[in-house]
Amino acid sequence: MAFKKKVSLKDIAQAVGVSSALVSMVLNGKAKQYGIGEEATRKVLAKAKELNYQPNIMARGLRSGKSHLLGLVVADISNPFFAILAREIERAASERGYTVIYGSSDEQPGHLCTLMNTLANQGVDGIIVVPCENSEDLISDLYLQKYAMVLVDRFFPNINTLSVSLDNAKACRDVTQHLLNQGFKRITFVSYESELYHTTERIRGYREAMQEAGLGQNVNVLELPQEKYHEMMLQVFEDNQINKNSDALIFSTNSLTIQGLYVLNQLKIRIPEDVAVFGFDGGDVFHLYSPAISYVKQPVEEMGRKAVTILIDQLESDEPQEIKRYELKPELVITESSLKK
Amino acid sequence: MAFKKKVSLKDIAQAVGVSSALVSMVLNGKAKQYGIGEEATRKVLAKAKELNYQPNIMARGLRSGKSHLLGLVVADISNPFFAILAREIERAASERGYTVIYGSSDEQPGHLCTLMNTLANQGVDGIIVVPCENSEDLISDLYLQKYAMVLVDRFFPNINTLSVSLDNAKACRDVTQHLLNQGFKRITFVSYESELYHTTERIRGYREAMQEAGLGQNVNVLELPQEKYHEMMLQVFEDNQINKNSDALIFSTNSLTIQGLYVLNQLKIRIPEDVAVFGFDGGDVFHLYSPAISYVKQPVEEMGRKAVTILIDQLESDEPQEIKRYELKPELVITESSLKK
DNA sequence: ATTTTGTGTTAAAACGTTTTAGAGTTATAT
DNA sequence: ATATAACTCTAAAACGTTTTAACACAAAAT
Repeated sequence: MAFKKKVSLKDIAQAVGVSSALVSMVLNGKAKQYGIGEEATRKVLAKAKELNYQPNIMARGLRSGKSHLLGLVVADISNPFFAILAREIERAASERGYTVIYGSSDEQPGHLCTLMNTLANQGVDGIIVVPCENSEDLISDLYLQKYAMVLVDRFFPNINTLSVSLDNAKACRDVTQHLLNQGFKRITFVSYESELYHTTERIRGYREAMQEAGLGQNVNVLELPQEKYHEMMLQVFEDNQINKNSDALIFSTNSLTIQGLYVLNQLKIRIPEDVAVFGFDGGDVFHLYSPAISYVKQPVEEMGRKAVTILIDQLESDEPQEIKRYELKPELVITESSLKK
Repeated sequence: MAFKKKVSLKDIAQAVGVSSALVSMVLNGKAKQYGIGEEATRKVLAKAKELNYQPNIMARGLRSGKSHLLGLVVADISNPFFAILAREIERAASERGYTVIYGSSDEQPGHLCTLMNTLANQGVDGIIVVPCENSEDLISDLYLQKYAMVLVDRFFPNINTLSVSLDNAKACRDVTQHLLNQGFKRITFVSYESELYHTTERIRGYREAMQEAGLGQNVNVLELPQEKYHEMMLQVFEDNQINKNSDALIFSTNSLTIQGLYVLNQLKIRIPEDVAVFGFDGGDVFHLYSPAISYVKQPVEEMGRKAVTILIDQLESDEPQEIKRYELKPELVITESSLKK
């Protein structure tokens, strides 16, 4: 019990009275190229439409060695940022005649590896990956094995792959400058403990802006461990509540921002009176929270489309393409949470 | 430029000195069944592992007529409910050796149709669909064409398909009873203008509970048009603010709840003092809002897994399976927003 | 008159797998 | 001895597509 699927090239060929080779050529738009007669071309086209011919993807794939399938591995599809990214990638791919199959690594290199293998087994032509912590070697290996691959959202500076990401340093420099302009001086940067380049870049942007403002001695970066970050945050903020060593917080990811709000909420720390807040990636929570939370808005759609475009260009060109990194510009959405009262 | 992919059955066959037919049998675990010798079996297995053999999915698919691909069409992947559903479906499918390809219909039957065709072209073995408004005929057609199909989250009572959904009437009956127990009497049910069964069921549950409580005259159902629901809600709530004709609101979907919160927020209507609120599907917004918003929690994971299980069982069984509808039980998460002060 | 050129078409092979029918041995039963 | 069964294995076909080499025929050039 499955899809009924019948009409083949042969059926059309028989109906029209030509060979299936001819039908194939016509249906692939190569009638001119192969010098097929007008008459035959017309009849084949008509019959194909009449019978609602749909090429058998398996046969075509087997013959051509191409599947027109793209793999996508995101960190976590239940995170709205990745969900929207996935949707955009799916759309862009579909416009180019490709289908996307995907999975979430849940930030675990083991899962990433399994997934990549699954995708490779499914015969994807290329792959779009949001790499996770400790996956540098894995990515590097796959890259050397000539996987057609684009890294998105994150990349490794030491592996020369195609990539599309945010200009993370600029984003955090802008945020920091905005807070400084508002008059906040003791700005704390809340981040994960991570060696991923986009994380360190975000920290760098913050740090540089602080130093440029002559507030190098106020630089305070919280690098929370991935597992226990909620408790850690609780502890640190509790401490802060007493000692007042921060007047503003920058959260470096969407999930950190949300977790941070839970904690601030729980501790009854007022925003922005007790501490100003700047988050990442937005979402309904940011708008509905009182006060509304300022955030860095990433050009998600553009990011997805760009990744698809450069991957497919790579796949379809004969000469190897130039390897390029694309860095997209962030936008700040500024609301009450980051304005001095 | 694509994946390198080499080792075939023939390679193993040559290396070991047997036919590729034998290799195929062994690697499919049919050595016993075909009476292959111990020696040969052992050697083939070893060589396959050594060469890291991966079957060519296209060839297998072509030969068998099965792709081990499942299609999934959700209403909107950027809605966390569907994102989590999708992830769970992907996981469950993967455990059974299937891969999922998906897309969002954006609640538009046109998109749904296009997507279903795309998926069919990709040769999916079966399909999991969250049907949208006005898609009953389309689904019915496809069903008659023997598409192997499971409806999830929603279904049409007149089409006898496999389906997995919430017991929607019970969910809303429970919610209404909870609010009644709290002492709320003028409960308004906020819903979309929709003919989808899950919507009417939700309304029915509310209505029945009201009637059982002898409050039939208080029944008030808002059926907002899909496009302009934000403005409509604003208008209605503004009116309510003046005339005080509701002391509690039940929002029948996640997005309605969130939009409702935007509106209540904007109008400075206090929850639960001015009006109690009960929502659907949860999410961070619900927990972080002040006050935290009560909601109906759906067993999303179970829903996804069940859909996959019954679809694959259907696909892999020779006799046609019994067509069954599964209705899962809701759980209420009760917080301040629905408690009488 | 024969070769060349051009035009429109097809037969056949190939992609990698699975399965069917049966081949070649050896062992057992008549 | 001979037929029969039992045990291992293989050749070949099939799935539907794309592409290459070549064929048949006509028109043009030698």
